[in-house]
Amino acid sequence: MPKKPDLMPGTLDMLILKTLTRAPQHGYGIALSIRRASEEVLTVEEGSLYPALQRLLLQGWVKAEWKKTETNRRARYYTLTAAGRKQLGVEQSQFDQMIAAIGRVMQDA
Amino acid sequence: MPKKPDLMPGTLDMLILKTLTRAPQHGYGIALSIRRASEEVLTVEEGSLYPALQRLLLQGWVKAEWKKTETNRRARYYTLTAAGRKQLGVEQSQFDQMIAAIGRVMQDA
DNA sequence: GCAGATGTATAGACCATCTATGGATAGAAC
DNA sequence: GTTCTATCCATAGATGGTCTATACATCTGC
Repeated sequence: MPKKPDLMPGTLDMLILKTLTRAPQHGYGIALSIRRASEEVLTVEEGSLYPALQRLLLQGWVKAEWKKTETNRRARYYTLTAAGRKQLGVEQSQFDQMIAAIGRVMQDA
Repeated sequence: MPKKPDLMPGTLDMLILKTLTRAPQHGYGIALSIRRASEEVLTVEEGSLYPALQRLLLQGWVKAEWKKTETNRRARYYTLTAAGRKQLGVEQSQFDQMIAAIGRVMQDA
């Protein structure tokens, strides 16, 4: 029985930033988006998500704003900043490089 | 200046097991193999490598044996066990699944 | 004999993730 | 109108893998 893989360490920030390129979202919505986009493979727990959002706020890569949901509930909406967009590029290229390197190790007979 | 990516957390065990499929090796040699195979992108620090090898030993995925090097130095050679080979398959498929899932999140506009 | 590469190993710090909570509101069900 | 479920935010503590730093030993070349 294959253990549930939940998340790949070190990629959460990138996934959040990417998700926010589409539209500003609140935390819960971000978690849902990632889960759906990954076809239920990646599950972001709250205990991972909110600390991550705090980090991103501190770094200035996202900004937050309290608003009302369509269903009239209060929620904190996160928006990608210019710096965040730049950071996403950095993380994505590092990630790609890393994956390529791992692929090289894993492939050759 | 892109920060050095060193390693992707959670993949070290898989990389070690894969390296040992080619031939039994000692710790230092494993580190060199991974570095070379990845074209200097992945660097395995000793402080990561030896704890990882201890884990693999405990799990029974590798076994160790003291031998002499070609250059006549004492070294501890690690060999993949049958269980280790099986484990490698598991980790590799989980990894592939994870990467595919991340790719799905990262691609769509 | 000294430097540098080879080789093993551990202790402590660091940091991201997970588990486990706690609380609040809206809407639906009954 | 009370209960249940889904939505929504957030933190504390544990866990675990990786990194930094260090220690030690041998062999080769100069």
